[in-house]
Amino acid sequence: MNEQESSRVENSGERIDRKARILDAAEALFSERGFDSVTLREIAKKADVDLALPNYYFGRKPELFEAVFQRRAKLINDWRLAALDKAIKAASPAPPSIRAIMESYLKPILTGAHITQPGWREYYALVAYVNNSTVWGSKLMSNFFDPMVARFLEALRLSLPDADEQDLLWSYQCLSGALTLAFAQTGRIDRLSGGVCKSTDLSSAYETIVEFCSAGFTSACRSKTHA
Amino acid sequence: MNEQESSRVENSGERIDRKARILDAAEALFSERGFDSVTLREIAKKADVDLALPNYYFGRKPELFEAVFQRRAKLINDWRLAALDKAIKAASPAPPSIRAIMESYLKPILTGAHITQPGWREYYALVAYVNNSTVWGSKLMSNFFDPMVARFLEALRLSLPDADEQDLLWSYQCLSGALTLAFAQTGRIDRLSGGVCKSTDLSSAYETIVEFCSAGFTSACRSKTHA
DNA sequence: TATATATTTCAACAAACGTTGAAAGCATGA
DNA sequence: TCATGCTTTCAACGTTTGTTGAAATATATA
Repeated sequence: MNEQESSRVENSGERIDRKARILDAAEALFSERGFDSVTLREIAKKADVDLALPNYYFGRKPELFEAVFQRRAKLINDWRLAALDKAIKAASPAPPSIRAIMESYLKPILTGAHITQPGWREYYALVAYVNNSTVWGSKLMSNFFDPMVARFLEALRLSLPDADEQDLLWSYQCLSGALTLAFAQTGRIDRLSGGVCKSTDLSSAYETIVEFCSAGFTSACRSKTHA
Repeated sequence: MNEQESSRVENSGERIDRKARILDAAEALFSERGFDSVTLREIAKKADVDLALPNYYFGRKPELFEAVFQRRAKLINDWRLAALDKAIKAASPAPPSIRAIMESYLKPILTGAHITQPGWREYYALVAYVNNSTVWGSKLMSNFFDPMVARFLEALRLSLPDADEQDLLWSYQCLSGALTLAFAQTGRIDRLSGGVCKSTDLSSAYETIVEFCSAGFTSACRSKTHA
């Protein structure tokens, strides 16, 4: 009786979590090894569910990958856009400084309390994988992040009215690349630094990245009237 | 007779090239879709050789991948280190400017005449894949590129004597990330820019990246005696 | 031309893959 | 209690994968 009851409670508790457990397991595995080398059998085993269950909830394997990617994307966009709006209002009617825009882009995702919670670090590595991938990048990054990025580019144009459009976009590519490699957390910087830097400690890198990219944008998008 | 002779010549010509053709085909496919989703049958078909031949020349699939990665790595290191030595000698006895170091790191690989030749663009995308991958990154990047990077870090320390070591290494991570995402050539910047930028035209991005990273390093590694 | 070595082809192996139909289990509401 | 619909399990499907001995061919050596 006790067994039955506790088992019933456990089961109903488990059942509710099963969808999330599948996403968690898939997130951890996809972020470590990419899409192709991860098998549904691994995911099911790590999530402690039957092999057929991921398919029941999410359809085919690419759709599961997309569901994992989508789960946390909206949060990132919301955080960043809220920070950007705040910076714009704080500086109004003048446009915000480049540094303020960079902080809006980087601070919410690198220094938030959430990144110590399980899952987020893995998700960031997954974003790095997707952003560098031709196969996934075009579809997922464009769908889920580009509208937010477009708003940041608009803000940058107002703060850098003389900037050449190519300079602006390649500068954004530098910013995105710097952040992406930090997201990947491959451990290479740990080795290169002899242990001084920890690639998983993203918040400790925040100040340097902000400084680097603020100066980079400012300098690369300076007016070019020196002909 | 003519047929026999020409066929003999063709064959011996082909045979010599077969190893290189396998590497070329593998390079193109690995750089597009990564390691796991590419099959040996695709590689063999693209190289127009028998399925068993890649194995005969290169052993197992991971060893083939490593052979592809290794083929052009030494050239990159040589170009960069030669440019660095030249910059050091030109500035001697003073240390070279940050900008000169950045140019040594970026110019040989982004503006060289080689990058219009077939293969190099694909190879760069492969480097991007490896550098962002935890699985491959630790082994291949460390073995083939880290010694060269260590020499650049040494030069940077001499030119930025007051720089904090963490700032220096995270700044390098920014540089490496910016370059890596450019290498990936995912086409995302083409879409974000509405066609103004072409992600495959790396040499047109060179000036912006140099400017961005020079200013980034200079600012992020400035002395911090403002307490 | 004969012999030895290197290259290429062929055919097939066992293992692992994603996917799915059908059966079984379970909760909910009549 | 029974019937309904959602969830989970089970077992197996047909493909595709990397890999490899053994045979066949080509090249080099003498």
